[in-house]
Amino acid sequence: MPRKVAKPPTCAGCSVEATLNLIDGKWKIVVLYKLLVGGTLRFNEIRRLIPAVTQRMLTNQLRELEADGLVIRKVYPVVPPRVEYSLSERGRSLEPVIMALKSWGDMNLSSERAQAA
Amino acid sequence: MPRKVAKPPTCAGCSVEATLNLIDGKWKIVVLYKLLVGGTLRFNEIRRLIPAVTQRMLTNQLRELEADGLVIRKVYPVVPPRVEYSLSERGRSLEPVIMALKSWGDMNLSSERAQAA
DNA sequence: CATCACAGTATCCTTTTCGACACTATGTGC
DNA sequence: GCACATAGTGTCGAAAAGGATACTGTGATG
Repeated sequence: MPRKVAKPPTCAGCSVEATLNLIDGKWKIVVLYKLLVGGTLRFNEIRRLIPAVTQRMLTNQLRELEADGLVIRKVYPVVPPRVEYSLSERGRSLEPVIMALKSWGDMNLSSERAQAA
Repeated sequence: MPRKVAKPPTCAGCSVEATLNLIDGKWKIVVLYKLLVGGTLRFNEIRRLIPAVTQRMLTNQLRELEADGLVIRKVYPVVPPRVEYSLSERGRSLEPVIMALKSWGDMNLSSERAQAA
């Protein structure tokens, strides 16, 4: 939700919430995850890795991630434009979070229907 | 986002995304966090712990968490109604995720302005 | 000459989310 | 008799998120 810097924190669960806010938006963690395992990727590479995302959304999410200092955007001024995205230090520091998310999902979502449906 | 069971997964970063979907909605993790550290809580106790949440929202989030099998809702049929919420097994299994979120937040959000603003 | 890929913009429109506010029923305290 | 607390529900409406589609400019390719 926070477009820019965002929101006097609700300060209640606070750091938890604030962290979540950084990675909200339907595609952010997926993008971060892809960059985490895939290293440096070009715009269309990410697009192909996440077929369901639209260009507009991907652009959006990448811009927000960049603004939050989580990914680095490197533009090569060549003629078929070439733009590479990679995780920043800060982005890479999210690895435990992303991985915790992923392993929980791996363990719990296969049996999701059995438990929650 | 998923009200009920939700969404043929985008299956791209998949388990990561799906997990995130379970705890989206502005207040879910805060609630989970409060229940994690606070144990069993009554409706209005949670409300007081998270002053910014409205009743409607809190009710909503609790209902979704219950539907997802993450919290347990126990109603005592006494006359000033008494309803207690606590984490289920499944909910408690999210602890590493919530804690990863929290510790990242604690480490990174104090210096946020310095890095991202 | 027409088309493709690249990395986007721009515009429009629908859906979802969320907050504000009012309302419920009941037992207790004043 | 009145308000209060409990744990909600219901309705309304604004704002945000997100999807669909069309468009840009350039160089290489056919």
